[in-house]
Amino acid sequence: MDPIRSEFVPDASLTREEMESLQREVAAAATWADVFDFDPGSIGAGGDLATDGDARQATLPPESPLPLVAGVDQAFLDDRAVSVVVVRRGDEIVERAHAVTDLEIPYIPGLLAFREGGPILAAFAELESEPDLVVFDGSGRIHYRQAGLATHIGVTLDVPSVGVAKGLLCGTPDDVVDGRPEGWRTPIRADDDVENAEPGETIGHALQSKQYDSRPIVNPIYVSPGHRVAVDTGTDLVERLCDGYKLPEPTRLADAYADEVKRNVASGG
DNA sequence: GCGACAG
DNA sequence: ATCTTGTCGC
Repeated sequence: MDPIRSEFVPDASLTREEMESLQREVAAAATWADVFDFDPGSIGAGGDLATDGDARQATLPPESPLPLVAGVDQAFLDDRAVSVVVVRRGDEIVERAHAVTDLEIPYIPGLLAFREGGPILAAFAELESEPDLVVFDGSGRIHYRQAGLATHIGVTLDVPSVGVAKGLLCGTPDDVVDGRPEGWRTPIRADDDVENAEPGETIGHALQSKQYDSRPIVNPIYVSPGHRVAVDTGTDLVERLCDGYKLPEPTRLADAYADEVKRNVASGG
């Protein structure tokens, strides 16, 4: 799978100003509404179709295959990035791709896509299948210019995408997020730190994807649209992909595969 | 000057 | 992100 929109490919040799300017163009090109073919109800739950009615199933195309959902993650080894993409159909892993790339710039909050975007696109270049949805490890719209990693790569590949971050980069939660029960969510709203959004606009959610009964010890995850997915839909999809764990299954699989490749690179080549 | 800051 | 053993019990 190769980049569709080459003009948006994150270039680590740009100046900081050029990077920020490109991010504004990426945000302007992004679509934050549902533009995808698959049935959201066919995501997660082990690939089972949702059955909360009964006359509805007959209207679904019987031959409609489950969507391809990809997880993306990276591991690091000195000045190299190990980037991986793991693609599933239901519970079955149908393809894995990886790339080992030299890192060109350090991590800078707000410019993550310029450090990790190139390596991630290198992994996608090795991928044969075309995912229906890609889950990224990082923010999408929850970003100073609404162009986080999930949005930037999603727009560059023109693929539906969502961002899942373990921490909040910017924006303001509607409610206190600590100690919430599993399944709870609250909007993340644009504040003065988000330069190209209406103040108060919902740009993502804090989602308590996992919690224990007696004592609250798990932090929420921060979900935001990347591209071609609406805010509510993105969080719904991610929630369905969290199969009893804090992180969605695609990212957990990608994380494990990245570690595996990293071990091999560290010892073998 | 101080604090905040995805991975 | 990464360096790391055991330990606790959700």
